[in-house]
Amino acid sequence: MARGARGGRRRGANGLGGPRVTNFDATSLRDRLCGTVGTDLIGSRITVCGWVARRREHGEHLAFVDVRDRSGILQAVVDGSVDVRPEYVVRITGTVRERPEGTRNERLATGDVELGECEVEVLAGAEPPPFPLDDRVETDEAVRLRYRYLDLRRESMQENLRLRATVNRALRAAMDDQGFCEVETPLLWAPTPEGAREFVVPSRLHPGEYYVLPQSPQIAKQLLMVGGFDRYYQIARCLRDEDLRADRQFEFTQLDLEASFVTQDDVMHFVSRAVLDAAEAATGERPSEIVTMTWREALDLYGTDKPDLRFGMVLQDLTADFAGTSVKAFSAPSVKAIRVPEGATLTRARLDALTEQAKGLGAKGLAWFRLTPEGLDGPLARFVNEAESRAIAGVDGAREGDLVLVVADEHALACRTLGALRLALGAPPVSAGPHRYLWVTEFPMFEGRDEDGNLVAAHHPFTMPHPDDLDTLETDPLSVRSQAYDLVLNGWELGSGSVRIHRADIQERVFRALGIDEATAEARFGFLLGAFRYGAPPHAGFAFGIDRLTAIFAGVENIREVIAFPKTQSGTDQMTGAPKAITGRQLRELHLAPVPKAR
RNA sequence: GGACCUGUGGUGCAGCUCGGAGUGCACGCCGCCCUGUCAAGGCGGAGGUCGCGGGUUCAAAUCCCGUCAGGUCCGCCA
Repeated sequence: MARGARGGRRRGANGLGGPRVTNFDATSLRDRLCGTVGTDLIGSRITVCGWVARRREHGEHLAFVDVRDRSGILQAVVDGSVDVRPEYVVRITGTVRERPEGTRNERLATGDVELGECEVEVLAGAEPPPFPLDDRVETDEAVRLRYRYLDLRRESMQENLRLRATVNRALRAAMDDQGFCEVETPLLWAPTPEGAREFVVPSRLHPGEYYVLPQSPQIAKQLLMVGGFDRYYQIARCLRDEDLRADRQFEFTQLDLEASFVTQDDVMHFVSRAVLDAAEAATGERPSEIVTMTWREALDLYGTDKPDLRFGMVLQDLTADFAGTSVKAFSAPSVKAIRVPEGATLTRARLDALTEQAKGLGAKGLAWFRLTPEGLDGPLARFVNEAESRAIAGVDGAREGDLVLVVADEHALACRTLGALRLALGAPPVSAGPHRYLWVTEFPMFEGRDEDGNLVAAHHPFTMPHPDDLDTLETDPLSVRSQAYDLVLNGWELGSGSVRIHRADIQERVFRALGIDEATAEARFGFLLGAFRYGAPPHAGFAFGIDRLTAIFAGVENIREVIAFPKTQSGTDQMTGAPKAITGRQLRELHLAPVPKAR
């Protein structure tokens, strides 16, 4: 702020007394950003700073130097030779002038002008970069990460990280607007013996004892509600020591929020506002209101709890059509099918691979039918009767040349299998198509039982059951819905939230259902339950991943593209070499002794 | 823990199926030439333990085994 104001008032940095330049990018060393120099400045003597993007020399009398800074590229014309190489850091003072007729460059934002009569000052030399810094060739990611500081100079990385900043700014503004208070919660927290693997921090002052880095500020934000903060948010770093993926890093950033005296609808409203504001800021277009679907509907229609709504291939239910089937492969509690448009051309090898994929997911098999002019074609085609045949041929308005895939199995398994095949066959790239937001509500309270027969919480043990299902918590727990909800964008789970339990009686019943006795509950969540005894307001919250949201806005398949210094899939940092051994002295101070690696 | 893909001068690729001299292409780099280029152009040049180790073979970038690194996915992510 001070810098901009100062820059706005001073004379040109070159001291030559050119016309006063007013902009917020001026500093003591420069007057303008390269990419902002236009015809309005013709005649001005100005100074720019940046990196040499390219040099084109024409003998000893003329050289062109393209200077690049974060805003773009400006061509400087040097009369005479100049000893600069690509990526040298330079400060060039020159006179803005119109380019001669026929030498304008339409591909350059500053292509109508150039800097003439240049004085070139080399601020720093540079070795040739180990890989090209333009976006024309895709360099191996390991190399890019080893020299991330160079990779960040590339236009696409500049855009991605600035996009991310835009998203953050919009989210903060939306939360502030909605009366939320930003509170920072600790990075050093207490171990909790459940859930995602935590990163552990040994205590120097307390031998044999440890902090952990939070996998989310979940408990802390609920305590803030007890603390009367009413509406809290934080752009929070979360850490999980779980295996990495294209959409998962050890550390990731969430917009984390919690509010008191609210319902699920209130929270969904807060989050929608923030996400849609961010979308508008990032894409320039405000998406329409976010649609809602129950978990049950999502499973039935898309075979997943995070449907990608950009394309069809919706699951059809053929259970009734096969109720009395004589085909053994189709006598199952549920028969589901999808249509693959133009799928009849898929090779046998591809179909076999899909069958393998289906079996890998636990399905007993996969039946496929080509729709040919002669009727159904496929291994099971001659076993189905006429009515069944009509049902298959009628899936989703199937036409000649299409393929219909059928899975008969337990309901959830049949749905999930076809859901996975639907994605394998139809999912567009991240960069394609519209942004289709979706709320998925009414998640089940429990996702099954563990080996001891205890129920497993689908979300976390403080999630409030659906009020209509409270009566069956003990008698039919697996059918109990919860007040948990997810936000989905183009098949990516952006985040999830829930109404929390604030009443001791309901919490006790849920703990009992989960097989958590009083002593265990006290040991694990004692301080939270203790806090709740002093007057816990009804509260609910949400958290969603900013890395994922930004990646989709940027149209990249991988969140590493929107993170300044990410880890590789094996969790290493190619630049710093982390993780690394520490010295014996450090180990001793932390009361640690390495254990020989088991082989 | 598992499956699959990739690894060839600084970078991007081809060569690998069917073994025969480190062969090729593009970019970059170095030198020289060039007064309007902009992915400048012309001429010349340097640069390689074909990720690493072992095996098969008269002979391995190429086939086999192991291993390391990177990626995608499954498990995992209450």
